Order: sequence, then structure tokens, then C-alpha cells
Amino acid sequence: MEKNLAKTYSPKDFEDRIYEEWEKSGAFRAEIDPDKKPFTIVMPPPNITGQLHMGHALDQTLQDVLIRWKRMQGFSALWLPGTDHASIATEVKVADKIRNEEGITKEELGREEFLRRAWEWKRVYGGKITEQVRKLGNSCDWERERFTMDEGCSKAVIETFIRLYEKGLIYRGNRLINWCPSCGTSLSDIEVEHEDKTGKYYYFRYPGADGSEGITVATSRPETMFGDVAIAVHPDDERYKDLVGKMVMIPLVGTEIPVIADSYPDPEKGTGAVKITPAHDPNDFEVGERHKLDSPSCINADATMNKLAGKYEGMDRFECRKAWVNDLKEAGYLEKVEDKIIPIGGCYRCDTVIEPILSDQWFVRMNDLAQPAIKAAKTKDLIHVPERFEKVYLHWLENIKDWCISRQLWWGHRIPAYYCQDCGEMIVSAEPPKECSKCHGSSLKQDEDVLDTWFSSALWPFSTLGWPDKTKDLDYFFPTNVLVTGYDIIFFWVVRMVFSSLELMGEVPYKYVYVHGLVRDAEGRKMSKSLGNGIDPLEVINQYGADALRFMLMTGITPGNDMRFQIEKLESSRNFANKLWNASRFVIMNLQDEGKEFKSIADDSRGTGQLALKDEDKWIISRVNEAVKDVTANMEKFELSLAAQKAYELIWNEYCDWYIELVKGRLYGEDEEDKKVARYVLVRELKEMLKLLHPFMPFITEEIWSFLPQKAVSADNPEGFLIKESWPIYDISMNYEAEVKKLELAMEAIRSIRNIRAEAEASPSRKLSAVILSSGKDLKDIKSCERYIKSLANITEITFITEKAFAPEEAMSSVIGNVEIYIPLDDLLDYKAEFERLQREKTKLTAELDRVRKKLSNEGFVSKAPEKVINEEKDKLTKYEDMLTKITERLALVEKKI
RNA sequence: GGGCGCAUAGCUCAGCUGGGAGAGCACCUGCCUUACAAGCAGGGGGUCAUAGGUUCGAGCCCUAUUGCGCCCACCA
Repeated sequence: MEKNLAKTYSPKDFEDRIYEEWEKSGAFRAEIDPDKKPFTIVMPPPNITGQLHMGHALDQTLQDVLIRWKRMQGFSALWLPGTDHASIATEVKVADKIRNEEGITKEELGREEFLRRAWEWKRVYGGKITEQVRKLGNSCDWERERFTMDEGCSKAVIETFIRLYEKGLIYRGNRLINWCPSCGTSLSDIEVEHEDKTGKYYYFRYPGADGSEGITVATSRPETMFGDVAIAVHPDDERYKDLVGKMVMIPLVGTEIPVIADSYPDPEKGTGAVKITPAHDPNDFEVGERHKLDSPSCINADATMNKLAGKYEGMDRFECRKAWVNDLKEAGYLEKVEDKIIPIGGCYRCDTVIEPILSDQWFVRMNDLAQPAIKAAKTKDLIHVPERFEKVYLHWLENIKDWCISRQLWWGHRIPAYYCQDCGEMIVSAEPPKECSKCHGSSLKQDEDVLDTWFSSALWPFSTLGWPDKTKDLDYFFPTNVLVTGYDIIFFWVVRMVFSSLELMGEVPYKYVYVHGLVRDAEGRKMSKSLGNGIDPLEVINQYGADALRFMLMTGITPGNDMRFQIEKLESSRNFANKLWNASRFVIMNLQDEGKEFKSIADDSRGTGQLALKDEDKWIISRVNEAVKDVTANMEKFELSLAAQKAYELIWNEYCDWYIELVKGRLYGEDEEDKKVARYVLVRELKEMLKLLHPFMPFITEEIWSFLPQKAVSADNPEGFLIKESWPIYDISMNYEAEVKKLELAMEAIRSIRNIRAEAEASPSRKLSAVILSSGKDLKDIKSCERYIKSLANITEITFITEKAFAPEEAMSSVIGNVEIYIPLDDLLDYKAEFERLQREKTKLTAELDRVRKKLSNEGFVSKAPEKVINEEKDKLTKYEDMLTKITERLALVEKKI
């Protein structure tokens, strides 16, 4: 019955298999269980545009850690996965593919056929993405997987649209919107990315209609002059007082436009006079509204000039600028040109310069919707982690403008509005109406546009649970608990989910918004396609395993801050997995041929008290118990990185470095009863640690778990999977303070002997003996550590003495509190080196003593510091003084020998 | 123009409510010790950006400054 882990840690050999087993066992399925509390996370649905990147890996690992942890804590934990149709992004990709492969445009293909291709794209890439999600080990409930354009989500979108429309919160209007000439669609304000670019201010003179000199105006966009309808000046601007009300002419064009007074122009900027082009500038549009001016357009949807531009008609807007400026210059209207940094808005998808144009679009009226969302954050019904992101959230909501939701695209939810071809009536309806409600005509045409992709994402926390139907899932799992996402999509998504949920569900969609940063490359640059510095999570998993990737992503990070992807960190995580693997192999190996004993080992009832535990057993039990408390507390605070770090230290620095080493002698010894105790503790604590680590490294912990003896299987968990085990609970009765102290003393002694050995360049294999001088309780304690010191410091014989007189002279020594350790090393002794070593220690000690003395003699400190802190310092004082005396004596002795 | 983040060991970063500066990697020394060389043992290395302030006590709180980065903002 040789049953043990493979000799080498090779995640490839078990990760996929374990994932399948989990899935088959129903471990990911969240049941509606009235006896359990629900814990719900909806996965931010990755776009079906391509594949997962490191950002997804980070985002999803955070969620999986939380979900696995809560599941183990006994919640009915639902992690609902899905994908997003990503309207514009996918449409661009599909159109590119068709153009590249078939050489035709989407228009040539036609709407219906294009949509067929898009669905095919979804089938292929959506599948690829879910495959990647599995590879990461994510424990999501695949039976509840959703897609933003599936039947249910589509129904929710239509329902929402109609409800908001009927409440007057959605309206159709002719407004100035952000237009991407390349994508051929409108965009919302946040889909425009502003960037400072070098540009120019052109100063043109607009001559007076009466032949007077006129007025000079600065503009960065001369090509929009054809759409000018006025020149505005500030009413208080003395320079132009007389011109207000007069007419000037657009140079060369000759169109007469008025000079108007408005508070908008800033007398400090440019010439203080502004040309007003309502059709191509948001500010000008407002000025135009105020003064009831026309808003003629001079630029087409494809960014070419229209007939208003006269001879420039058909020319690209930027080509036209050049030609037009040149013509004006030759005609003498150009007064000067100034270099200027100008913020330019670009399309977030294709970077094309956005053209503000007037157009019929659909909008969500934001003001009323924003208020409850603001309130939710202020009353802490909605909590941002870390807190600072609340500011970002609030600032945006407090300055919100109406949301343009219609897009001139095909891939997405088509707007449920129908227009009567006979009388022009508009009907908003879930189903295509049979006839016009006004003229009863039957010729109705649906709005061509689709909705902004974020309109459907905004409903994700409840549309995925069945809304608008009153489903059991919705009733049980909503509201969800935590939303995990990157700070880059707070506006796009978080805000919109919150106000949508408050409006439609009457409550926040989740209590916590856990915001994380970006995964950057090793140099700190953003990973991007254009730089080609992206790292494929799948390749990493192939090489290092999903556990290593996950652990690397979870450690050394601070919530909300960016992180770098470094291969060294990944290797270190993989090494940790390897360490755990080997330690577990050791444990399992020592259980061999003990079949009949398995049951008692496996019985991890809390009755450790009835076993004859040795000090080191109590020590590790205490340490693990402490770690349980610590890890759990950090998880509660969303400090997942600190929790993972703690588990790491526990496993490596305490269990592996010390406990396993301490216990080896007993395992190889003769005392069968004690051997059982050692095995019991070894297994029990390993199991506790595996539980703590499981959310972070699910695969390796599950694999190891399967080799460990288990209690009788339960109905809930017939396979005995770790994923279904319960999370450890801190147990105050397992705090063995005295033993912990004792072991700490032993460790200090061992460390100092090892140090002496290294300093004396005595080979590790060389047997040494030791003489230990102490008294009272300290002597008793150090005596009880004899076994540890012998085995871990490789000491054959220890002589305990109580009087200095018996201390060996030809020795190296070390002081730990009231304990002096002497290692006789007559042949190897280099007194000069020993003198220097002791000198160094004395220097250190003196410095520490100075610090402590200074502190304790400080009146303020003694009177104001908490008693606990003062006592600690006092203890240190006696200890250090003691040590200093001893070292000084020793130094004097050694000095004589030199 | 407004807001935010970062500045700690050679590198990348932790350090949660103020109480003797940490990790990983790199470096130096010695070890293939029967779980692990993806390892073990020992070691070196930091005026915690600068200047003030609060406090008995500041890497941590306050103010200012410098440098880097990010976000928002109506393109004269």
C-alpha cells in the first residue's frame, strides 16, 4: 500500500484532473439552502473579444479566494460566471476578420449575415475564455453561466429600457454627441479619452459687415468656421463693448454673423472673443441654445467636409484645415499662429479624434438616478475597499451628465423603439407592434441602433439571477456581497450597476466594492497589445502551474495598487508549492504501513488534551492556531495578501523549518506511542494549513489532501474533498503559551550554536559538545530543550552547569538572557575571531541598552506610555544588562588568550 | 484647473488602528544532512524622498517641498 505523492511537484499532472473532479462532484454548485447564508459574487464578465490577460487572472483569483473561503466557512457560495458581448469591441474585431479573410466590409455583408458571424465568433471565443477561467482553477457555478446577450439578459435589457422610458428617464433627443468617424458610432463621454497634444491657435480676423475692422478670434479648429453662427465676447469686456450687437463676416465665406455677449468667453484667453460653432463644440452648443442660434453642421459623419464648406466639400477635416488656413493667410485674415497644448478627445477603441456632432440619439437622464447612488455611498450601504475609491465614485456621480446609450452598431441589444413610416409616430415596446397606435398604419420600422454595451452590464448582478422574473435565485442570492473589479472600470460599470440596481431593485447590488489595480509588466509598463508586453496566463500556468500564478498574484500587493508581473516572484511562488509538496511527501511517507492507525490520526476532534503531547507539538499547535486567527482576520478585512503571506510563513518557516525537524527523531525512534502522537500532530497541523492555503492554492492543497487520512466520509462530501471542508476556527484552548516560550528559547539556542559553528568554520557534520550555564527556572527550561539542541544543532553532549567556575575556557560562547552557551573548540579556536565576534555583539547590545535606558529614564515615557509597553522595556533592560555583563566577562577572558 | 497614488535593503515590494525596520530575488560563506539544491544552515546590506510640526515616542498622523505615475475636466 505504498501511497504517496509523486516524487516531484508537477502541477500539470493533476490540476486539470482535479478541476474535473470538483466540477463533477458539484462542488461549485451553489444550492438554495435555507439553513445556510448565501454569499454571492457575480464575475465581471470578460469580453468575448479575445482571450484572458493577466488582469483577468488577478481579478478572478481574488474572487475565487473569497468564494472558496466563504464556501468553507459554510456559506452557500455562488460565484456566477459569464461573458460580455462587448458591442463595439467585438463588432470591430468581427468586421476586421471579415475584411481580412473575405475582403468585404460589414455593410456589403449585411446586418443579418454579420450578426450570424458575430454569434459564431461568440461561440468560439466565449468557449475559449471559459476554458481559461477553468485553467485558473476558478470555482464558479457553470450551471449558472450567463452571457449578456442571452435570452434572459436581453429580456432584462428590454424591460429596463421600457421602464425607464415610461418614467421619463430615457429620452430621445437631438444633441451634440461624441462621434467616432472611424467606428461610425456615437460614444458616451467616458468612452472618449482625453490626451494633451501639441496643436495651434490660429488668430483670424472676422471683418465687420459694415466694412469696419471687425474682431479677431483665436481657434484651434479653423475648419469648423463654416459652421460659425456668432462671435461671443464677455459682457464686461470693455474692448468689445461697442461691437456687441454688430454683425461681422466669416472671412472669405462672407456669411454675416452677430457679435453676442455671453458669460462663457474668458477675457484672459486668446483674444477674449470666441467663435461659436454649436454643431461642433459642446460649449458652443450651450451658448447657441442660450441665444437661440442655428446650429449648422459643416462636417459629415465620415469626417469629411460637407457642402457648407464650399470648395472644400468632400475634403477630410484635417486636410481642409491646412488648405483653409493657407487660403485665409493669403487673403490676409490670419494674424498669427501660436503653438499650444490642446487636450484632444480620442475614441477609446480606435484612437480616432472624436468629432462632436449633432445627432438623434437616446439618452438616460442621469440626475435623478445619481442621487440614490450618491446617498448609498455616503450612508455606507455601499463600501469601497480601499476607501479612497469612494471619492472617485462620488466625484463622478456628482458631476454626471446624461448618458448617451444608442450606438450606430449592429452587435448588441437593438433599441425597442419603432417608427411609423406613415405618420412618424414612435412606439417603445418589448414586442414589435402590429400597427401604429396613432394612425393604425402597419408600416413600422425598428430603430436601427443598438444599446451601449454597458447598458446590459449595468444589470448584471440581477439579470443573471433571473430578473425581471421573480426567481428563487434572485430571492436567495440577491443582493450579492462583493464586487471585485479594477479601478479602471468604476465609471463604466460599478456606478451604473449601483444606480440601476437602486432604481430597479430598490437596493444596492452589493455591499462591498473591492477595487484592485493593474498588472503591469516587469518594467512597470501597462501591458498592451501594441507594446507586445502582455503575458499570457495560460503559458504561465503551463510552465509553473495555476497555483504558482495565483499565489504570485495574491502576495506582495496592496489593495487598489498596481503590481508588476515578475518572473522571480512567480518562481518563488512555485518554489513554495514545491516546498509544501515535499513536506507533505515527508509526512505521508511516515504514515506508511500504519493502516490501522489512520482512523485515529484522521479523527481530528479537538481532543488534543488526551494525547501525550510533547512541547514541540504544543508549540506547532499554538502557532497554527494563531495563524488561523490571523489569516481569518485578514481575510475579513480583504487583506488577502497579508493572509497569504501569513500562510506562507507558517508553512515554510515554522512547520517545515522547525516542526518537521524537531519531530524527526521521534518518528525514527522506538517509542511507538510517542510516534503515534508525532504522526497525529504532523497530520493534523498539515491539514489545518492546507485548509488555510486552499483558497490561494486550490490544486496542490486538494491533491495533497487526497493522500492524507480522512475521517469517515460525510453525506455532504462523499469524496472527502478539501474544497468542501470547513474553514478552521481559532480555539483559545489550544494556546500553549509556556511551551511556545520554551520552544522559542530552544530556537534561539540552536541558532546561536549554528552561528558559532559557522563562525568557527566547523563543518556541519562535525560533532560538537556544549556546556550550558544557567540557574533557576531558566536552567530548567533550557534543560528541557536538550533534545532539540542536540538534534538541530548537531551536538552530541550537553553539560549543564550552575557555576561560572566550571565553564570551559577554550570555547566560543553565546548569551541568551540568563543562559550562557559554551562550545569547546580547542583545536579550531581562533581567539582573535572570537574576540571580534563578541565585540560585535557587545556593540549591538550596548546600543540597544542605551536606547532602552534612555527610554526608561524619560519622564514622559514612564508617565504616559501604556503599562504594557513600559514593562516590556523594563524586561529588556534586565535581560540586556545581564547579557552585557556576561559578554564583557567573556571578552576579558578571550582577550587574555590572544 | 481639480483629485488621487507612489517615494522603505542592489531590484521588486510588504509593513493593517504610532511602541525595538521586514519578505522575495540578488549578494557573501559553508553544506548533495535519508521531504525538498525549486533545497538547508549562517551572514552582509536601509539617516524609511526632503524640511518642519504634533507626540513620552513617527516609516506610519499633520503641513510644505521635490520627483515619478494615474484619474477627472467644455478642443476659443
